[in-house]
Amino acid sequence: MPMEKTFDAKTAEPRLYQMWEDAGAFKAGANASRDETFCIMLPPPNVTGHLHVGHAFNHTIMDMLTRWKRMQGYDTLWQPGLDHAGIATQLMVEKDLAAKGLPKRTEMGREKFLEKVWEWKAANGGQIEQQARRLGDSMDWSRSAFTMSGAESAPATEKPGNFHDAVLKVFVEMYNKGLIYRGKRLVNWDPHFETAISDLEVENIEVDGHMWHFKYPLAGGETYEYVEKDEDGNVTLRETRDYISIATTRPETMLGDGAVAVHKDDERYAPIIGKLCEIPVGPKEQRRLIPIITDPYPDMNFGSGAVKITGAHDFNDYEVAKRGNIPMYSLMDTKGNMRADGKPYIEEAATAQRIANGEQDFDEAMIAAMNMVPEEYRGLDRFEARKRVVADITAEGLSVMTVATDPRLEKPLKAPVAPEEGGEARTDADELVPLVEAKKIMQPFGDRSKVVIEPMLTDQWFVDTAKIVGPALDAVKEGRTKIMPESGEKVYYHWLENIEPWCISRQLWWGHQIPVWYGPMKVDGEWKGVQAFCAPTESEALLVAEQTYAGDTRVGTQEEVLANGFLDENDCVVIYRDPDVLDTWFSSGLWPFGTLGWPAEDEAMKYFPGDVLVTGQDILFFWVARMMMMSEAVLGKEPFHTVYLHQLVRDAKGEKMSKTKGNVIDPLDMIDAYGADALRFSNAQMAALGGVLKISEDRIKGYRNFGTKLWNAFSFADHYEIPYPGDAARPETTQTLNKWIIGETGKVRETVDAAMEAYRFNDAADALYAFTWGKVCDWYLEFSKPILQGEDAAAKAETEQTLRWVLDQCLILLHPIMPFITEELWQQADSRAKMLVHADWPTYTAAELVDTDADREMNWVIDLIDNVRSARAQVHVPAGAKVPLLVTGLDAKGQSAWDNNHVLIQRLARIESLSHVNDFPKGCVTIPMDGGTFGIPLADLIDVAEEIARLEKTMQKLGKELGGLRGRLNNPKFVESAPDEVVAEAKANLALRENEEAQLKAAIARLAEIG
RNA sequence: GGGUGAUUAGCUCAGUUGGUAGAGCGCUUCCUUUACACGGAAGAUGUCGGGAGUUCGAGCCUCUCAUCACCCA
Repeated sequence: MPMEKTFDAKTAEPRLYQMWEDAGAFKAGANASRDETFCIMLPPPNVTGHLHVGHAFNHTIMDMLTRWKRMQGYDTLWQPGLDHAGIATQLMVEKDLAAKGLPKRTEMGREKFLEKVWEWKAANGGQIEQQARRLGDSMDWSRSAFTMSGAESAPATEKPGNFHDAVLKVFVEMYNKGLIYRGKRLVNWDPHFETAISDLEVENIEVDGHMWHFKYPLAGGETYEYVEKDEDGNVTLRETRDYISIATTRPETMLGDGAVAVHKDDERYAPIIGKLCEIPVGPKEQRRLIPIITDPYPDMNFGSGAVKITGAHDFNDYEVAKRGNIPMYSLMDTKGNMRADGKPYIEEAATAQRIANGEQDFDEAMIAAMNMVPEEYRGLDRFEARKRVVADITAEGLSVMTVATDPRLEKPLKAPVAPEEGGEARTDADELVPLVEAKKIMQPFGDRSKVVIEPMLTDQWFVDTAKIVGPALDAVKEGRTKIMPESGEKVYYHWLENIEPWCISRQLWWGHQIPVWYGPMKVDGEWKGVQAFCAPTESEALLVAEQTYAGDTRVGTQEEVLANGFLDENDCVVIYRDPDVLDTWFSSGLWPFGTLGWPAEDEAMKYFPGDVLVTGQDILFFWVARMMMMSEAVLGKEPFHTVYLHQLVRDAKGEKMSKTKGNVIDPLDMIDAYGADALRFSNAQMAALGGVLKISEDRIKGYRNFGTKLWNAFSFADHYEIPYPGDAARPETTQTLNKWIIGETGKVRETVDAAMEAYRFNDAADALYAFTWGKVCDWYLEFSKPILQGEDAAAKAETEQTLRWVLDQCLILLHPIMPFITEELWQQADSRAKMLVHADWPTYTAAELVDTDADREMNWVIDLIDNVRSARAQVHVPAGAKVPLLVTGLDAKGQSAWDNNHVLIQRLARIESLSHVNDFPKGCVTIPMDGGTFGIPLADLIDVAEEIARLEKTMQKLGKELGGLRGRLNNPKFVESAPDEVVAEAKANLALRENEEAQLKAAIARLAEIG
């Protein structure tokens, strides 16, 4: 049956994938013929995720590596799985509930909600795993892992797994080693999701903001001499002030101010350091007085040089407040609204004043309970509160005023032009307005919620990263793990060397609930305070608690304890579990071994440590660094020896893809249009180390065409009815042509392997493209035609066998990049021992296969054909016309090359015959070659002027080269200092070029005679 | 402000111890010649961002300027 005209990717790809999967071709250890393992951990996509171009790219890299190693007989595992993605999934399910008109999360409660999440997962989760199959990914699906597998809430219908055990075990171990602690810290708070998030989940974006300038009056109407000086110490301003000027971008946080700080060297404020000033907002009678302190933080040249200190709502202020033991008043609730709880403002303000006056001691818990928001602002949204605070202060006349022409204003008036200069005086320009500077400010946003992040003082769990960062740094520094491209290592060092504690608790429900139970603590015989019991299970925690309390103990809910205390009516101690869950990245950090059955002693642990991690460089800190730290902390070993980082995949213009821009390329659309192989080839080809990844549909289309070219090469073999036995050994060859192509195959195999080993996938792809198209199709198939059609049965048989062997090598070498079309072509042969996916990767070398003489001869033949074709085209010999060829001074080598290959040359260059002559006749096109000068006699056909022009153009090019070569060789310093082989090469090159030059000169002279 | 990287043909990009620039796409001309028009043949196009330095020799190394991108404050 003749082959179809092209490869039908649409129908063949699903069929082939099914065949592989049914055969278990991707299972861990499939096709293994040696003990060495090769393991890649798929960066687990979110369970809510869909395949995008970034996945398509790095899956291609991982699949190429895995297929390549599997064909080499390694015991391979490409481990797939899904990440439970705490925030993203919880959000998705909440949206789903809203869309279906079901009760809200908070209304249905934790248990019921988690049930819904699992239901959602079963129905909609993990679609990406089906999409990955369309790419041809050779993962062991039977092992697909899930970061929440084995959770208490998981329904029985879920695939069994123990990832949950692994996560809790690690938490408990780290807790016991003192690597995890709980504390009240200022953290990034997402008011939308009402949870803490880590530094990495915050995006700082520059936005247009404002800077307000307010007057904080000095206590008791006190005044001081305020003096400003220029650089030379000349006084530029001197006035008596009864206030200190404060600049802020966040007026609503003034309510929580604990102090005003100035730099100790700031002479302007020296007279008032240690005095009290008044926060100019809130009920007039209860205005709070706060101290003016010194701290190194204020920048004398920024704003007024004086900074209000709101420890509970700003990271810099937090540090200042800690240094100065300044109370940090929290002003907002979990939604980012102004607090509405606590005592009336009058009482709170009085207490705060006593603290500020040093008349009352305070502790963390006491401060946390105080609500410093006056009644009029309570319950307001934080941005609304800001507006109201600004309006109130301004109305009271406590804004710093400036002229309306002040350039710092958002819309300053133009300075008036004096009447004598032709303008008119304007009174409005003299008017004073509040000083509100227009200012670009960096504002933190939640990377998922996109709302403004609020620094909040809350109790959270932290990993003491400083204690576990060492081995992760050493692993890279000592080369046990290599990060590619190398620039990634610098970035890695920089981050790890400046690492901050990692906030790992999240106020969410979907995730690994923190395995800590709280109970009361007895101090001096009295119940006072809280103590924690950390254990992997409730029963173990209870056991410890019972021993501790030596009495009746049970587990209750947090609500119960908050309402009734730790002791119930029967004097039974009640403990409750921390309601928070762990940061998703805490569990992802365990991916390299949690997927392999750990902590159980599973056989699959032989795949740890894995080999290569392929991921986007944007995730270096989020994930890579944490896997390094966690693997070292838990197993004392780095999780992989190579990290391959790639950039974000962009569109053809290099822009980020976004739905709003409408430039999103869906990899599945590309697969639909051009087939997975074309997309994969394009991905491989753009995988230059450290390169910018720009995906282009034209390029993908070009590689679809390449697939068709390969298809047609087989169609060619089919057409010539070349037997396709399959799995035939490399034939013994006598024909130069066959020796040559086998040598070329040896070269390309080495190039491909070297490129793959160096993670230079673009080089591998390019080499295969050039070999298959440029060598096999363009030359070898064309050269084989006369033999295949000829009478020499032995030569024909040998060529048939070689051709089949070479085409098979193309399939094998291309398979990791283009698995579908190659497997399809492979399967055409009747008898194959194995599928191509399990075929043996070749090990032959160029040294073994290259026949130097054959190589030289065929290159000479190709050169001659190229030159004849070029000459013909330039002097407009009709493409179909057969012309005679003349030659002078053909040496023995040239003669033998001609004799061996004249049939090929004549056919491809359209030559009728070859005649030896002593001199070329008039009107002859000259073709200089190594070993003889060829000519095409065209007599009257030739346009002499045109031919002279052609030769002179060639001479010009040659002249440039000759100039360079001669210049170098005439320079004694070059000959002295350059390596010998470089000099020798230049010399040989020069001789060759000079010979060519002589031939051209002669030809031009001959033509000149006619002219 | 700190860090990292980029700037090479019309476009998108390669170019690994410094030896005198390449690919794909696009473009021009010719060709439906029995594998392939998703094709074949021929061809054009580059002061390798600007400047300086090291060197016999620089796209590559050093300095500097410019522009852009990303990451972190």
